Order: sequence, then C-alpha cells, then structure tokens
Amino acid sequence: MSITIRDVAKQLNLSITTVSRALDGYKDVSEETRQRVIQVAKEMGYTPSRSARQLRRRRTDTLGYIMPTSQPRYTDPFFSEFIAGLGDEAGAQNFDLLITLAPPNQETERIAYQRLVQGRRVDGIVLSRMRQEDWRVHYLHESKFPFVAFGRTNTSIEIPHIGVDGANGIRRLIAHLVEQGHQHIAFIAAPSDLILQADRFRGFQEGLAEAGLIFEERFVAEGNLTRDGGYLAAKKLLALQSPPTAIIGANDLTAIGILRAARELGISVGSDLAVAGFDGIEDAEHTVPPLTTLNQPVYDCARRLIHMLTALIKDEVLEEPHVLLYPELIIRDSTLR
Amino acid sequence: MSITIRDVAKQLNLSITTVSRALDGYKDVSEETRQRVIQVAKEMGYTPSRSARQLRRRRTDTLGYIMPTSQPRYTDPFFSEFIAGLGDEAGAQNFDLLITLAPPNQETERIAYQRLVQGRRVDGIVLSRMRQEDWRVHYLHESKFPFVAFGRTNTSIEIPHIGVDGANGIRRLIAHLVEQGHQHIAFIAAPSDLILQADRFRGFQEGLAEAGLIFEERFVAEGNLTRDGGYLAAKKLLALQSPPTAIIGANDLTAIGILRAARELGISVGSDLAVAGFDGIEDAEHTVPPLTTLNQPVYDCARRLIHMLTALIKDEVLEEPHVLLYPELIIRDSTLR
DNA sequence: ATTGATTTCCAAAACGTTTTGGTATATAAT
DNA sequence: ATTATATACCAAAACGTTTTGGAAATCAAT
Repeated sequence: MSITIRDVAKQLNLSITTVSRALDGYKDVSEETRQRVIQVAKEMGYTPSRSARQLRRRRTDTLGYIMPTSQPRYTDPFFSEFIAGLGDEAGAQNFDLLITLAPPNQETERIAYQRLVQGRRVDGIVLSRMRQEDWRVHYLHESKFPFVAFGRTNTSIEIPHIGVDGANGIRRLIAHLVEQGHQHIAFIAAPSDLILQADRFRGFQEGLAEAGLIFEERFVAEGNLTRDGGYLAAKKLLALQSPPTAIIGANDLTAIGILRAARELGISVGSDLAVAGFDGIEDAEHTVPPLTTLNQPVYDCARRLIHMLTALIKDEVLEEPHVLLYPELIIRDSTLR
Repeated sequence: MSITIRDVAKQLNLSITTVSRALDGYKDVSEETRQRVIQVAKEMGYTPSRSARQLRRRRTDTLGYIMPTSQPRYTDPFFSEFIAGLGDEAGAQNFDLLITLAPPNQETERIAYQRLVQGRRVDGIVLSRMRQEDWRVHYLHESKFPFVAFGRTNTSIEIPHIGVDGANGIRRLIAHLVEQGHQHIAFIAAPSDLILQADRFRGFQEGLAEAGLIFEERFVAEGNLTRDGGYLAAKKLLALQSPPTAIIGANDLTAIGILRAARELGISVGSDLAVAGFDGIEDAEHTVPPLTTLNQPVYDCARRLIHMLTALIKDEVLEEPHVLLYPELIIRDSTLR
C-alpha cells in the first residue's frame, strides 16, 4: 500500500540498513549517499511506519494523560489549558499525546491506566488531581513506569512533580479579605480525597488563625469543583443565621457558582459579599464582577511536566525533581468594596 | 521485560498460535484450552503489545484529532466538550484518541496531518472548523484516508459529516430579537475563511431580510471567536453614531466579550442592549445576564462523528452519511427587556 | 478397512523497522 | 610488504504479534 523503506532502498540500489541509517543521521554513511537517500525518500513520500519503529525500538514516542471526567459532558477549563500545555510541549519534543477520559476512582479508571501501561502504548504518564490514597502512584511505581504529577502526593514514594502551594495562596487571600474588613469568612470545599482540598483547606484554617479569627465549622460547605456545586453550597451558606461576608471557593468554577447564588439572592458581590476562587481560569476575568483568584500557571506547569517526563524517559537526571510554585493573588472587584 | 505471548505459551506448553487464537476467540481451539489460556494469561498479567499487533494487523485502533489552537494558551470550551465526546465514544468503541495541537492554516498544521496519515499513526481522522478552501479535505481524500467532519464543506467531494444549520439558527434568533422590538441589529463575525462564518452570516442577512430590515455594512464587525475579539469589536460598534440595539456574536466567546464591553460602557444588557451568541457553552448560563444562545449538541455530535468514522474504517455502509441538525434557540435574559 | 469430516493444534511467514556484527575497500602507519 | 585504522556499506536477527496453510487425531459414514 504505502511506501516502505524497502521501496526506497530498491529505488536507490542500497540496502535498507543504509537507508535507515542515512535517515537517522548515522556517521557511517557517506555524505553523498545520505543526500541522495534524503532526496529520494522525500520524493517518494516515505514516512517510516510508526508501529514498526515502535516495535523495534521498544518505545512509542507517545505520552499519556488520563483526564478525570466526572460527568459525561462536564469539563473544567482548567483541563483545556492543561492539555494545551501538554500537547504543545509534547509536540515540541516530538512526542504524541494520547488522551483518554475516565471517571476518577472507578474500575474504568484502573482499566484505562492498565491499558496504557501494560499494553506499552505510551512511554510515560502525566498525573493530575492527586488524591490522598492514590492507587495510581503505587501502581505506576511498582510497574516501574515513568510518570510525573501535577501536585504533590502523600506517599513516601519519590515522584517528580510540580506543585502549587495552595495553603500559602489561601493564607494570602485571607489576609487580603481581612484587610477589606471581613471577619466572617466561609469556604466551599472540594471532595475530601483530593490533595488540593487538604492543602487549600489547611491554608484556610491557618489563614484564619493568623488573622486571629476563630474557625467555625458551619462556615465550611461541601462543593465538588463545579459551578453547580458552588451554587448549591453558597445557597446554604447564605441562608445561615448570621451568614458569612466572604466566601472562598476551592476553585474558580465553584466561585462562579457562588456569584450566581449571590445574584439570585440580590446580594451585591464586592460591597456586601466578597467572593474569591482558585485557578485563574480565563472566565474569571469576565465574570460580573470580575473574580479575585489565585492564579496557577497551568499552561507552563504542563509544559514543564512534559519536559520532566521526557527527561525521565531518557534516563536523564532531573535537575529539579520537585518544584513548588506559589500562586499569584489576582485581586479583582469581587473582593473589593 | 514485560510478559509476551511467548511466555504465556511456554507456561501452558502450547504454541503461541493457539494462545493468540484462544484469546481472540477463534473457534478452532477447544473450550477447555481456551479457559486455561484465559486463566493463565490473566494470572501472568499478559497484555498484547500494541505496536506488534498494530504492525501485523496493519491498523492502529487509534483515531486522530488535530485541535486548531490559534494562540498558545488559548482554548475554547467548545473544544473541551468536543474532545470529551470524541474521547468517550472512541473509548466505547475500543479506540484510542490521539490529540495534536496545531495552529490552523500553517505549515505546522500540514506537518501534523502528514504525520498522522503517512506515518499510519491513526486509522481515521476527525476534522472540525471547516474552511472555505480546505486543503485538509483534498489531502485526506487524495490519500484515501478515512475521515469525517464536523460541519459541511463546499467541495464536490463526498464527505461524511454532521453539520449544524447556522443560517437557520441565526434567522430564528433575529426573529426573536425583532419580536423584542429591535430594529438595529449588528453582527460580530468570525474569520471569513470559516464555513461557519459563511453560514451564520448568511443567516444574518436572510434574517434581516425576512424581518424587512435593511442590512447595513457598518453593523458588521470583524471578530476572531475569542472573548477579546468580541470585546474589541463591540467597543467599535457601540461607539458608532447611532449604535445598534442588539449585537449577535458569531460564537458564545465573542458574546461574552460583548457583555464585557457593554458593562464597561455602563450599558445595561437586556433592557438597553440585546446580546446573543452561538454554541451553547456552559459559561453562557453563568454570565450576567445569562446569555441567549443557539445551542449545538457538541458532545453528541462528537460521539456520532466517531461512530461514523469507525463504521467508515470497518468499510460499513453509513446509513446517514450527512446529518444536518438545527441549533436550539435558548432565550435568556441577555435578549429580554 | 477405507474414506471423508471435524476438531484441535502448530510451524513458519509476515508486518516494517532498527540494531548487531560484520565485510570490503581505501588510506595511513610501521 | 605488512599491519592498523577509517570509511562506507550490508545481511541477518530481532521486536511481538496475527495469519496462513497445514498436520495429527478423532469420529462418522461407507
């Protein structure tokens, strides 16, 4: 069907070895022949078969990412940006990116990871949304499979990763809110098995303590990192006896839900209620009022992760296996009176 | 390194042929042996090597999608939903999804497509954001490579696709706006090489005509399907001598930009200015005011496209090679006085 | 007792590369 | 004149499957 290396070799009256090595830039082929080979290969439109090369080289030049999609249609802009970063850097390094969707913590997820690892379909895997008891970490580690993570983990296992210090961010956010005169600050949480929840929540408690405020259980509501989750939780919080004057969402989507709840209740965000999120997704600039948030350089993190991962695959030594970044506090009208 | 079919065969004292055929469900292996094979293969944790299988079978069980990313960091929620649909259905059909990013209409894009096609990297390709002179269509057609498209094309080439009737949608939207008493309706366009622009713009002109309104050139501004594009274009339109009382964005992102421009200018959307978009992205529900839009069932379209594509790959006859859907007009506060 | 079917298995070829371990020729060094 | 070195090439093995074209054993029909 399509042109193989054999066709090129025949055309040139050379062995396939020589053609292969000429194209791969080995030095044991004369410059003249190499030029001829390159020329003819191009003319004939030869592209090496990926699977043959993979089989022989025993690597795939493909990286895997399994996107944790909770609901069928649901997508967090966070992931778009993350994937854009992964894709761009992977492309730059001549790797392909294989994306699979799987709901977190389910059998399907396990199967998805096993397919990638055991079927040797990718050379390395990027993990995100790290969890407290993360079987993925143990599984990949035991399989001796190269992987990197966005976010720290809990385990003693040594994992190259990039993390953003959620606790630090939320502490600074609370300092800002207190500066704006808020004493009653609430938090809408993420699912409790997520590391990011642990970090951000710890920041919440520490921030309150630092400001000399007491932590009230009733000011913590359960969210699920979606707009609807934020909306429902905010409704509850705002229906309390003496409601909070500021609400922090575990992420921007949650915060957008809070905005909506406030609007429905006729509460003016900014003057009457401060609202803030976490992530720095693009939508946050366009809400009414624009949303105060802690920006994570998601795109850059994704690129750096790929960089680390490819280094890992090539058995290079990572100069910086653990990176901890600090989110940038972006103050917008949603927390200004 | 990892377990191959040979290991399993040795363990069972069978030939690799038999193991292979047992696992593939051929009938020329006794039920008893098959059970033993399955059992042992599972115990040993055997997963067939993808590349070996691909090489031999001469197919990859992978589908490709190249996402048109214009700016490095930029992502339209539309694509997240599209990808979610592609990924889910691909998974359901036991295909992988290979995603590459490439800026449209550039050399990189051509290379990206060639890599997929000539490197026999995928078995089929999904196209989106169809263009007037779409070299991709010609290229894939000439290469006899299976592909499907989201959106029609204007070539004579027969392409299985799913389209959403943009003209129809915009016409209905205009009828609604006229009903709300609007006489001065503007349009912020998409790049003119896109088919969707042609369709939606035609709908704009037809809709005006049907309502007996005259089409004014000055009420058309150039956008680029982004929030910022919408924002800038809206600023221009609203600075006109006698500005429009309604503005339609070529997509929701554009409309969100319009909302922002209006807010900055102190124009009250709904009462003073009607704003509408196209796509039905989730954000549109959460803007202030919530955005009137024409909803496309993007997720479902994506799934159906994959369905068509896999059928095409298997040489099945498509029962419906061309699907034309009508967008759903969702009226929200942004066009209600 | 043959022949013909059926069942169950297998050896070997093939897929298209890369890599290994050379060989032959020319050049340089002794 | 011999030996060493460098240069330019190649045949064959290997990667791990699936597929092809049987073969051996069993059973049924004559």
